[in-house]
Amino acid sequence: MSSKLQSDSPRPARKSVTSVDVAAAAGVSQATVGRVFSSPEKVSPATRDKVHEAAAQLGYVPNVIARSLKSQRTNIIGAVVPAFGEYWQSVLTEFSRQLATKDRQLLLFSFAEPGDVDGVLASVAQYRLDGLVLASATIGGAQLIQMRDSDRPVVAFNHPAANGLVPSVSVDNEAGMAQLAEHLIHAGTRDVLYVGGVSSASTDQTRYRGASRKLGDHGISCSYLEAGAFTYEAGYKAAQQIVERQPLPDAVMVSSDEVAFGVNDGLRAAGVDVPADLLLTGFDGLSQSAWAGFDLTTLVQATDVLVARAIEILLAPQVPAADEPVSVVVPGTIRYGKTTLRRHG
Amino acid sequence: MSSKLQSDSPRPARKSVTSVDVAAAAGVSQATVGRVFSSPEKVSPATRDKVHEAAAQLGYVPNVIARSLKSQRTNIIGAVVPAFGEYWQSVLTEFSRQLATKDRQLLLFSFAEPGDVDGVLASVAQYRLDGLVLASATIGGAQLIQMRDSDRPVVAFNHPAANGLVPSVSVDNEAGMAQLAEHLIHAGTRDVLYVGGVSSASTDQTRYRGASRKLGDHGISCSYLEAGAFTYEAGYKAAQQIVERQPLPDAVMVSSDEVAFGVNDGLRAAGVDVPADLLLTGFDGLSQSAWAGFDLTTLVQATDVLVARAIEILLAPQVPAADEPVSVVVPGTIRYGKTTLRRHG
DNA sequence: ATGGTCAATGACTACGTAAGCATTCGGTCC
DNA sequence: GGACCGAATGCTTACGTAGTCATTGACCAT
Repeated sequence: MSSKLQSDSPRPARKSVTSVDVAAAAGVSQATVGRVFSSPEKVSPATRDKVHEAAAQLGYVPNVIARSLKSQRTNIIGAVVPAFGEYWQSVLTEFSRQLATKDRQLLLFSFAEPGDVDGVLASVAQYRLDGLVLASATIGGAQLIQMRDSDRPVVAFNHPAANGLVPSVSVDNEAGMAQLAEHLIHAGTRDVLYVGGVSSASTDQTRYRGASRKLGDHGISCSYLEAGAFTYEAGYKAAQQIVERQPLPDAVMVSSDEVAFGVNDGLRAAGVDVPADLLLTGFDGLSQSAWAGFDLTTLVQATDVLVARAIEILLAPQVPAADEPVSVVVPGTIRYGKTTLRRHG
Repeated sequence: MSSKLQSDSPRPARKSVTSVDVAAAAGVSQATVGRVFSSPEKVSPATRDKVHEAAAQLGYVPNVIARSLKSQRTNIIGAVVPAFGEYWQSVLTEFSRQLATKDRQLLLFSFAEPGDVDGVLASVAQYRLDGLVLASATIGGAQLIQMRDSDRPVVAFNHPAANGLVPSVSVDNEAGMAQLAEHLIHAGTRDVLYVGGVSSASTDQTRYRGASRKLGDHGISCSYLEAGAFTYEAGYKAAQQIVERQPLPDAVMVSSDEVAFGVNDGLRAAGVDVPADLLLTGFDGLSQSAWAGFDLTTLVQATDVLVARAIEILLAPQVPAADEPVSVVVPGTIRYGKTTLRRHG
């Protein structure tokens, strides 16, 4: 109805404006345009303004891809993270937040099955990332070594088995669980059941060791029950196995908050009252553990600190291959909730 | 002690192996090496093997950066997402999972404050992404238009205000909340209070409209209370305002599950029993809503479907600027929990 | 005046790949 | 047997930027 020619009206010649175009428009060289955007102090104010004006006019945006190719840095950090789990989601969010303040972006590589890790790592290698976070207790030693040898900064996040192989950052899993055990001991516990997520995960093993050692020092036994996954549902089912045990343990220590939520609800559904019938502890300090419905006693990881340390390692001016990789261990702190509140004595 | 020369021992000449190196080693041209990795069917099997062998020998990995520069495609999808919120975390996870199956990666741009969005979008523009997901109800119209004009596929995720401006995918917020309202009406509710998160968010407005219209059709009023944020804590505090109201409403409809969790616990803490004293509904269908502790009646978004549709739009062969941008609306389904289980009635 | 110094800028090239075009060669068809 | 064809491969260039080096010119001290 309205127009018969639609050649030059709405399409602003989308041909990706380059620094060369801006240079031409501003009457300077491409090199100068480049300098304006990467090291402005080397350009005279007058020229700088000219270039900025021309750039704005043309809608120029520096091309990060080309920059990366030339400079060999991408400003992108990769993260290999399990696709599921409240804990990993919170860690991821924290990484993203902190990296954003440092003008870095986060490229996400998630995997659903431990078996997928190999494929993911292969795909990771193609990106020339400035650094890589390996956040999963199920990444194997061989894979870790392969990554370490990739000459790119790598950090293992909360993966105890990585200590000594790769720079790593983790909460003090063993001491943390020992702290919780001590708390239970003071509460008069004589009989503890430990509910693990996946027994092959190195975090699971380390945490169990922390509990069983401390308890053992006080002559308290601590048997192990595997939930099968680090999920609410697995915890819920584990609770059903727990109630079948006679007598009930005094206390149940769970290897992660998410599983503990399930155990909590499962016990309640089976008519077991927490904390009257037995005490319950978690681990991680998820924000949900503080919710009134749970109010779980748990070991709070200082996720912000852990993440900050991990980022430090990644962005550090690359130590010249110290013989022993850095291994940062951050202590956790107990949050006391009502699930270990012994009312009578 | 041991060595006086450390020139050529542990350092395997990390100089980033290129397709040229592989070509030399395999006795073919660089072009052939490139073909082996991008369109193998154009290379004879014999040559292919030779190249693969040489590549393995040298540890060659194609450089995605360079590939992107040349081909103008990055295989990376960007996602602009709020840094906080259970719902967004779950959406993010789903995107990452589905993109991984299509050999795409997810580059995360999170922002803590709505005011940060501008900065984030500027940074987004530098990356030549294959597509962009705008997942936040707080992104303004001007910003949306700016993104649409960037000639890159864009999709607004669950952002009702984006309809007509940008291709968008969302759950049927209005109808969904209306469904829940209808459920409450059948349960005999006569007096409803609606608890919103942030009244300026377009999802919040649309959902409230769904509730108030449907209720209004039945002559039921529905006042609005703003929690102030889409968080558990905000919901918990809102609950305290609710209990001050006399008389208590029959039912409380909350604009999101996470807020509803807070309302639920806040009410309980104040001695109000759900569902005996009042009914409670949420929205989103977070996995936690099904947890036994909450068992919340809510509208479950088919996140997997929503995400799949969004990805379809992004990866589609780019429609030639249809006059009206696509706008996919996916219906939700109610999950009936105990929070609307009227016992005496 | 003259040499020297320094700030500002320009010319040029490399980063590693993919795509277009050119070339080779074994085989086929009439 | 010669023209033709298609598969396989090589040559060349472009993608957009940043760093190296060279050039210019202004300014100052001798």
